[in-house]
Amino acid sequence: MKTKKRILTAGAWPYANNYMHVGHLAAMLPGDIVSRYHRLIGNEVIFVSGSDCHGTPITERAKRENVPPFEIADKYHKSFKDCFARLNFSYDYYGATYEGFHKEEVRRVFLKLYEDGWFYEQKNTQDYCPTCKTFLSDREIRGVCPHCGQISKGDQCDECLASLDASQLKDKTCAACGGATAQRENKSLMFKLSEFQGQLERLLAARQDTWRTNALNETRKYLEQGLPDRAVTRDLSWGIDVPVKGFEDKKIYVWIEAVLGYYTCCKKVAGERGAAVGDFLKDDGNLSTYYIHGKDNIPFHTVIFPALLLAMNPAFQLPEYIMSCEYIKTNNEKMSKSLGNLIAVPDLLDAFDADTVRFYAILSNPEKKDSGFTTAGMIGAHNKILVGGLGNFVNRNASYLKKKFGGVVPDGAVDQGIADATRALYKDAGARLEAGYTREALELLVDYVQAANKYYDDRKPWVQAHTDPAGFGDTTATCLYMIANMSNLFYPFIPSAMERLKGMLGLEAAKWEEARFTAKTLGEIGIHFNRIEN
RNA sequence: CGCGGGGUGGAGCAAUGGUAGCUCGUUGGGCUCAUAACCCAAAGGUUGGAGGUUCGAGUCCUCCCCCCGCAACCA
Repeated sequence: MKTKKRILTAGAWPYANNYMHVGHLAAMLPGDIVSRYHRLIGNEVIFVSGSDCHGTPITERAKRENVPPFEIADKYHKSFKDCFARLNFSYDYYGATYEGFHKEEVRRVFLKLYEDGWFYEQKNTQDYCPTCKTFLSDREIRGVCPHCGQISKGDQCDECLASLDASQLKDKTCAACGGATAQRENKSLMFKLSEFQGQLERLLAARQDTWRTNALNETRKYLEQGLPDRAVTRDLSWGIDVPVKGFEDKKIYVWIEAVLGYYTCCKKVAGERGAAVGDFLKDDGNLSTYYIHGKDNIPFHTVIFPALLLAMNPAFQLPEYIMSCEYIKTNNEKMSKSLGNLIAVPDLLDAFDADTVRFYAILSNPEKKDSGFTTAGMIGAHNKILVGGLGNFVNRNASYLKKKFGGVVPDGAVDQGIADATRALYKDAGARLEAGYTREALELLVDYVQAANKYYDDRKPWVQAHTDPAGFGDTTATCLYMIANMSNLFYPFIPSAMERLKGMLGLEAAKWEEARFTAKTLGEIGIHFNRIEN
């Protein structure tokens, strides 16, 4: 008997200052597929994510729109939540960093790390605006670019694109009020990241088979440079207050806080199930952890977060699977609002069925390299595979039985070769899913559907029905068997369509193991996927 | 020489150094159970360029050319 494993699927936290687009979707949807798969094979899953609601960009947008930052964060958080619900994400909890339990728990962890000596105070001089009475980050400063002489932001020059930091600018002014800046002494808390160099190098070595190539390379680069200590406090107005004496006016660096959301939400869900988070997350050989995000998030998940976990509790499992995707491109360009090629998920869901979107988002997922996502491509995949492949296979079988035999299923035996191939498919696709490669798994399933249609054509049941009743029975049994198994295999990818199919055919609840078709008669069979005309 | 990802039939992609394949599109055929759905076949490539290593290079080495990301709204 197989032992039940514990699974944490940790989806990236989208930043709540704009609507969700297909890039977010590409990065996060594989987390839902993996979670659903693990539930089907009987594991205990905690699947969490949430909205990243603090930080400068939200504050800036709030200022521009003349509303409190909370309003911005809350608006987009609600939009995210709505998208995930419409997309059928099976989160055990989807939170927001502004929620009380998260803030409280983060402060508790932060204070504990401080008391354990992982943070130290550092004094420095920083740009300060006397008018706005605040310290300024690089991007809040304007000044003369040393390369081209134009007025530039502090982080990168708009004119000559040189990468800068604010100390290189001359005649610095505050971006908000235009007044001259002053140098003032400031202090921050630094995290002793450098002390984890050795442990993180060992982690990297141990994860050669389970982290994506881009994560391995990116992490190696950081480790080869040598890890510096990192500031964990910021001079912002919108965020979680630093719980350390003398730092009450500062906020916790958003990346520290957001990444701890995996922990706070896991603790919340575990708690609701009557379990301790420490027991759930301990690396006892019975836990697997998956982290799902885009490649720009890699160092936060392979360096910062593991270091925090080590500082919190050395018994915790460090990230086991890093599912860091590449980017979605449109016409070989990065998607962006300004280029007008960004596809917003709410718009997509207004126009298309959630399963269609899910199916195409996985089939075109930038799993190993950049890929494209177009509505034309999505319509093509829907019509070709869901309508012409899967839906058609169900429909051609069912409608023939209904029309000629009143829906009565003839006696017959399932083809042995196909049964073997089906069992092998559960194994192979399961192995791909377990390793975090959802696109590869789905491609195997698509092949199965194509083979099923080919089998039907080769056997010609519409001829067999007249010339070879026994052969017709076998063909029908084999096809219905394949349909029953498709309804299991596709379940993690397109759950609502497969629920519908199971309902129509009286099939039992999805499991990740060979199913048999047992009904003696077919009920009313409707159309599963409608062709999208364009 | 900043870092990284790429350049393969019309489009999108695949190929541990060993006969360049797949999907879509195109053309022709088959079938008529099925939502102009399904099945088969053909056409279409000197694998960005130039050298080199090798019995053998899309794959390894050197040089060159081109596209994209690393900044913003972002995975």
